[in-house]
Amino acid sequence: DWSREIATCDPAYYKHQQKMFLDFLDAGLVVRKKSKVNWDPLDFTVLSNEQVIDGRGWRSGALVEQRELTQWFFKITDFAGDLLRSLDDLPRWPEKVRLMQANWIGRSEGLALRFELDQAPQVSAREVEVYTTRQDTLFGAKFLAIAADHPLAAEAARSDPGLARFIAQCWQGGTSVAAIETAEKKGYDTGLKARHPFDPEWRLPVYVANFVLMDYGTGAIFGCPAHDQRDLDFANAYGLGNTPVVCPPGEDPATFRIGAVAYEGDGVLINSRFLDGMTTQAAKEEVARRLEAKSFGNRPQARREVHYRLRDWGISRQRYWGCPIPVIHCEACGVVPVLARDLPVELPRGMSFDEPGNPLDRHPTWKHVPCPACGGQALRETDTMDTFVDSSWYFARFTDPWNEAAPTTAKWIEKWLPVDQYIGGIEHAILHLLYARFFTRAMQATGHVGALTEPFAGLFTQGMVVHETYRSKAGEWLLPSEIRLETDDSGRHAYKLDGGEEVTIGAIEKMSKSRRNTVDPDDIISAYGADTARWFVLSDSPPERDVIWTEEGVQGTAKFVQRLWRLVGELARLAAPAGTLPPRNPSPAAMEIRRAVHMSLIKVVDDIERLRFNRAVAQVHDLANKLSAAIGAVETTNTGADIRAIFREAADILVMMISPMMPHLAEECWAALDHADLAAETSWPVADRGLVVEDTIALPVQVNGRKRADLVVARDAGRAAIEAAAIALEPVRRALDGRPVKKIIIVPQRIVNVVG
RNA sequence: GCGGGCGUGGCGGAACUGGUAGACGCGCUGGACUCAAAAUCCAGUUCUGGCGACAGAGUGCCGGUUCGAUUCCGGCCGCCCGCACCA
Repeated sequence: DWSREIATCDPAYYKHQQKMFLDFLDAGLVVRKKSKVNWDPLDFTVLSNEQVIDGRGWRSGALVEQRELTQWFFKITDFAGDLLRSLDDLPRWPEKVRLMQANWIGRSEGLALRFELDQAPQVSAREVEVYTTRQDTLFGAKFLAIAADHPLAAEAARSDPGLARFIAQCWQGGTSVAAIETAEKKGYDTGLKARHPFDPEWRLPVYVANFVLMDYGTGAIFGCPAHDQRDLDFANAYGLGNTPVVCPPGEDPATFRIGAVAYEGDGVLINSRFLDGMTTQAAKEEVARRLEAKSFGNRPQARREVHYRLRDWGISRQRYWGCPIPVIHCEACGVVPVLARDLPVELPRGMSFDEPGNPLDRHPTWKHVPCPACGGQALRETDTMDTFVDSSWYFARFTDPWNEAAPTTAKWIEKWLPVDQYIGGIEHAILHLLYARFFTRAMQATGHVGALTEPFAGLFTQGMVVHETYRSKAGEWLLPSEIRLETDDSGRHAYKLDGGEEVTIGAIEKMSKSRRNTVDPDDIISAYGADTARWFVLSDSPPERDVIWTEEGVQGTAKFVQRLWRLVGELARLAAPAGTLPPRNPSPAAMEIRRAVHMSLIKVVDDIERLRFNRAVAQVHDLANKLSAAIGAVETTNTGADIRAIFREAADILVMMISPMMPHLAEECWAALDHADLAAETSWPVADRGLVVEDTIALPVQVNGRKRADLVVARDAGRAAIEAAAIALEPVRRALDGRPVKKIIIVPQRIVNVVG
């Protein structure tokens, strides 16, 4: 894995990465801010979301604490709009990945709207700002809700112990699986009242609610129960009622009611004073226009805003393995960048990892350094960078890895990038691929990559090798090497090698240590060789799909490898010497072989170029079958010299075709064919397209869309001739069963359909 | 819940832009070779009926468009993936 490789082995790489970080810092693309993290109080470490959610001992939540930590962030949100728009410029990326990124960036257009608060002794705030995309439903509003960690909630909680308890509850439950799954809407009435922007007499209660997120929008919403399911659940729980203000098409406004299900679609406005009769779109526009024009506290009461779901990229890690963040904290000067001549900041050696917490922070001397600005006592930053940073620009570094002076060289970036064809797993669809796209833009902004914005022009997401699982009666997982497979009338069965107990064959899953469904690559290579393993993986499934590793399948491939080797041996025996050119005027039999060879070559090239390796493999199988048959025919009829020349060409092309996928076998075969050089050094054979055009073609003939016969005609046969020949065919006459022919459809070179 | 994808023999999978459904492989069946087995080679292998020529059905289900649909359209059913209280 690239990030691991780079992270652990190359301080030279880190020197440039640190330079890049400082350039980003200069350009305002790095911020340091407080963020809430999941903290393990026993280990003094930050837990990733997966560790909290997917339950590797942390599911209970008891060991998880929420903490506020000052962390470093890359301002990926600065590029949110561009990262989204530019997805359209990536036609050679899978639609799926582009969609996933678009959803992840999550653009929404709405209104930031300020509600005036009635004066209340417990809070100083005079207003609450909410964010909404449904300003058209403003007359259906029943309440305001703010996040538990909204500043207003904190202020109100000071004089309200009940609220303080509720907020604490929200904090606790926030990350546990149960809270997310049950998703019960809970709230606490602060007692505060907000004024409706279009009616100063209309008061709305202000709740603190567990379903409002501080880090989206403004951390506050107005609730319209009739047209938002969450708001409706909440309103129903607290008896706040609902007023429908959007009437769906086909509904009668007089009788339209909302029960347990909110109507979230478009329609015509009702119960909404000056908006009545407008469409959803028009009403949104009208409300935005009016509130932009309306002044509240010397500012417009609302402004249109585009929001993104994408958050800034938190790169701080409290771990040893990673690129140190090259800054120094000085009490007098603040955050000071490490001087260029002091780069790279290297990790200290001789660490011990047996104590909890951040090893760099614990190190006795490493972090104590003089301030580069004032020379006073200062502290090194002890956070290291997320290893995704390493993988976000390695492709740029790879274009000139020997440049000591700078991370990149413009000339080489221009020559090599963007990457023509990037290949990786779908698991990188969002994080790695989005980070790399951001990084390229940030590198562009800091002058490291010229005009380059997109790192990868083509993307292909390949599948994984998966394997079925085996489990004994006692429930223990067994390695594939610990079992024996048998097939009988009742299907496939697995037995434990040790003792013979029958074991259950379970689901086919991604290979993992916990399921023990792994196959050791060394075992594969020693049993079958790398070429066999590679050929099997390529042959069995299209590359974007998972391939199921089976012993039977690999054995089948191993047989084919042997067969190919024997076939090449026989061809070598029958073939003319290396370098012999194909004959000018071969016999029809020889010509047929030659045509098959060139046809295969055309197909294999096409398949490889389109990454359809399983089809390329099938083509090679097909050609091997044809050549075997041809050898058989020659042995019996003992045909002459032109065949020998044809076999020479056929053998050479066959071996070249397998060489990308089985390079070792290909070289052995190449040598067996008396070549002095290497197949790898030989230029790829060029197919003669003229050869594959035949004088006669076989046209399938259908009657009423069902195939009844084949018609062999001259390639350039005329319409009338084909028609006459088609209806003269015995099977066609039989299928017509005496009915007259109404029409004959002829698709040239393709098919004939007789309608009767 | 929202978004996306996929359903083809016993299995993995082919079928280019609507034109021969099941290429190729695995497995299985039969045969040859062998004292025997393995390996190898040959033949067969969607289903149903028939000794057979052949006939009928068939790409998750129902319907539509078309001379012709695995492919396009509408509605169901099932599976998989991503996101998930995003206002």
